Amino acid sequence: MNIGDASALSGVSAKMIRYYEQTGLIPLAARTASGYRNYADADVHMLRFIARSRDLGFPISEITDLLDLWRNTDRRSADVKALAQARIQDLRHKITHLQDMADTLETLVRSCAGDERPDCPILHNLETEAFPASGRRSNHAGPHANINERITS
Amino acid sequence: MNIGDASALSGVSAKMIRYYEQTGLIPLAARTASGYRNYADADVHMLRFIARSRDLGFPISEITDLLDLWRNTDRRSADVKALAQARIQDLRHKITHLQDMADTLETLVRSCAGDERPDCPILHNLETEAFPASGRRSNHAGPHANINERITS
DNA sequence: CCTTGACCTTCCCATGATGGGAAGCCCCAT
DNA sequence: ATGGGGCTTCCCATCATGGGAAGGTCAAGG
Repeated sequence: MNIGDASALSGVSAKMIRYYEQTGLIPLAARTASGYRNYADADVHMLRFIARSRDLGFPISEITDLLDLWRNTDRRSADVKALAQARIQDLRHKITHLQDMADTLETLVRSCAGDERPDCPILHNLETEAFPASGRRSNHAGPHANINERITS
Repeated sequence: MNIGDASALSGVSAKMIRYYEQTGLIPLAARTASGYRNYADADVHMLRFIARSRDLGFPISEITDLLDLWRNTDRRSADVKALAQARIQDLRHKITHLQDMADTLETLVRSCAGDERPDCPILHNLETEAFPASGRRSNHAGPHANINERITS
């Protein structure tokens, strides 16, 4: 099976399959004599596992761990559960953050006439609301620790 | 005022101030004879507006629009309100998506014993749940339209 | 007046997950 | 055998952000 077939069967684009291979998430694919990547059903199975994990919000780093547990028949289900619970925690944090932003905007929107006049409490708030000076940008956890996380909306 | 002062007063890093200038979000800064960027209070004001907008989840493209409205005293508050409402809609979509993921994980976590045994319904689900074949990857809206949006958690 | 250190400048690189596209090779069906 | 579609690698772009190097500038203190 060529990469195109594996892609269609797994729901992972060929580009991403190569990327996952390159970054070590999945092992190097077998190759035909002419250099084409060659996939078996087990590989498609693994790719599907990855696609599903990603759809549930797991970052690549945790999918690595999930794959290890998946392949390890001596695993403890407690370890899998812990990973899933950590993911839920993270999702809840993100949800709370988005909810806070939406609530603030909702309040502002309700206070705005929304007519032909230029006067607007939304702009006024953006203009005057002070930023939290207490180290919002101090970034003690290092780059890409908590800020700048990606969601797959 | 040098860029470091403007950064400290606005809460926008010097790196980002230069980036915003380079990408046209803000006008080219005034320069001293020796080439240092020179900022006035009004510039800090603008940077604060940007920081606040970004904290409320507005992408740079919409902050451009907000800045235009802010500067335009002939604006209609309805236009500002519409922008904020669109942002709320987007946030609600993201929240729903994250909520769905969290709910699925919650169900799985509840079904997992979480003990020393390897048997785990979470892994089983990841392994067998089919991906929605009906064009989940069809991406009609083009790259970066809805997927891969960034949140500032 | 000169040194020192903090600040500024530009330039390049990296992130994470993803797609676009070019140049060139391969394989199958007509 | 030829054409078209699929495969290969390689480079580039995204978005907002930081890291770091190499070098210029400025103010304070000796």
